[in-house]
Amino acid sequence: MVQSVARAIQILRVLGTAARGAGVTEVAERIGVAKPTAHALLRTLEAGQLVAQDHETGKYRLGPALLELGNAYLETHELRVRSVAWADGLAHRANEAVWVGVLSADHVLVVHHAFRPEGAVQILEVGAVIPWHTCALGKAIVAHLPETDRAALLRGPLAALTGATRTEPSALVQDLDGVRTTGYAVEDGEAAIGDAGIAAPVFDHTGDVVGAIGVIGPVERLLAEEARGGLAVAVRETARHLSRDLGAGRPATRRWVAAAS
Amino acid sequence: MVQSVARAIQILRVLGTAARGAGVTEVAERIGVAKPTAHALLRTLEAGQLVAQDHETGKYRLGPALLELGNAYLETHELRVRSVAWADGLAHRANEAVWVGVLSADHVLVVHHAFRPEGAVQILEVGAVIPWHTCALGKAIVAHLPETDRAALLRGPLAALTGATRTEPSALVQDLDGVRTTGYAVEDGEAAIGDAGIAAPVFDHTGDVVGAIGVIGPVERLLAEEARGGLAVAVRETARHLSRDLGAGRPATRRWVAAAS
DNA sequence: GAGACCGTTCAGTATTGCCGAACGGTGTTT
DNA sequence: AAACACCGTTCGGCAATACTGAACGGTCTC
Repeated sequence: MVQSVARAIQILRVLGTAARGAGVTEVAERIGVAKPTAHALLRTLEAGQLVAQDHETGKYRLGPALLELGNAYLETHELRVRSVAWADGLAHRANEAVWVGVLSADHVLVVHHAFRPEGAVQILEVGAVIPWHTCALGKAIVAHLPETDRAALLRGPLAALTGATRTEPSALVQDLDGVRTTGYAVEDGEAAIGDAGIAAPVFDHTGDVVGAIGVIGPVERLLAEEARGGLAVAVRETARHLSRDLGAGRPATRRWVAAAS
Repeated sequence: MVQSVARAIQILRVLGTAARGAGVTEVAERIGVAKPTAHALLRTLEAGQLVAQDHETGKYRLGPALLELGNAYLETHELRVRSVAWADGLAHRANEAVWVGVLSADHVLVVHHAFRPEGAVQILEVGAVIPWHTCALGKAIVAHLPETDRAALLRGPLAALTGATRTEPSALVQDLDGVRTTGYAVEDGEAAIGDAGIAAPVFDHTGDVVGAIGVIGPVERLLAEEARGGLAVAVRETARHLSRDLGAGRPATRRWVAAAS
């Protein structure tokens, strides 16, 4: 592990959470290094356009190259590229907004967002992050993770975002069991009051779960008795088609293993 | 300058251009270091989720954290945040798609995209990059840069994307002079055949240009004799309003200057 | 089945990045 | 009005740290 690079990444994280930017002194304190060290790191990041210095206050903010790289990530992301067509189809079939997400550490990252066809003004949620245990996408993914990974996530901090957020590991274990038996995950106001979601996992040709796709919208529309069943079927079918598109079902190739010493 | 961090950034750039990912050996060759060096850097970046290793081929790709950071950049970007409302207004007034862009090195980065109201399927271009000399946004910005910066950009390589791309510095100087006299920049099929753009610069409260806003669409609609004048006025007015929103016109505060030894 | 290639590990060396102290400047307080 | 506190930046030296060459266990190709 390269120490200075790890510190540089910490700096990016700090600047990402500091809305109005941060100065050298503040950055140095937050990551626990001397001021000149933080300065040198910031200057290097600035040369690469990963951070930008406000030429008026002297403070540092995130830089434009991150947006470029984030876009490059999306364009080279197999799941995201393949999901675009399927997400649109699902959005029309369900008449709801559709999200495609992947797991990043302990939260879900939205990599594609198809708008609800009839919707009015909607804001694009690509790039948004949600704690895994508060959304249907996260539960769909985690339910199909290898057991050790799943256990680690269940052990981690489970913050409560609303009164309905399930923060008890035992409750979440039940949810995840349900996902594996029904083939889809449900969220009912656990991330934001009034919002619901229905999602199903997506697999690649090694059989591992790589993400999830699902619909999101108001509780009243998504979880109404007469709508819920149909939506679940539509979501599950789309996820299966998308998985096949990624090669799932083909004979699994042997997984690549690092050479051991 | 921290060497290892600079190399890590180079790695990100390499992975961003390698569509199918790249292996350790390839990365090491491209940035000119020994294989174990590249490996250590990649592992560190992987720990921070800036890169991800394909667990089947062993190759490395960009990671999800870049999308998160790119999103954080957008949300903390003053120009982008303020432009959202103005861009929508302009899109409706002009009935065309609207882009907001900033200059990043020698190309323009699209930080906001308001869809054309009547348009059908349109793909979101946020995060896209365009050589500055091939788009209206770029010309609008560069025309108002300090002379030394402008000269440096005119000296740089000016690639031809279409037969109409202006690659002669003298021709671009003329364009830039025109931008300063008319208050707006025009592009006519210089980035992609059939696409045109009209853009105007946006300033902050120090009087420096921070970006540009403009309309883009087919040549036939944008540059028709009867439409062009009205669009130019609408774009210029929107840019001025947006600039005032950012504080332009207020008494310029003294610019922040680094302490010299 | 032999060869080439790839990702990874290990240990040593000297390069390189880290830190304490100091500087010039700005904004604030007394 | 003047002194203070704070900030971003620079400098020089020490030693921690990151880089390199060689080697290892795999997989894929011929």
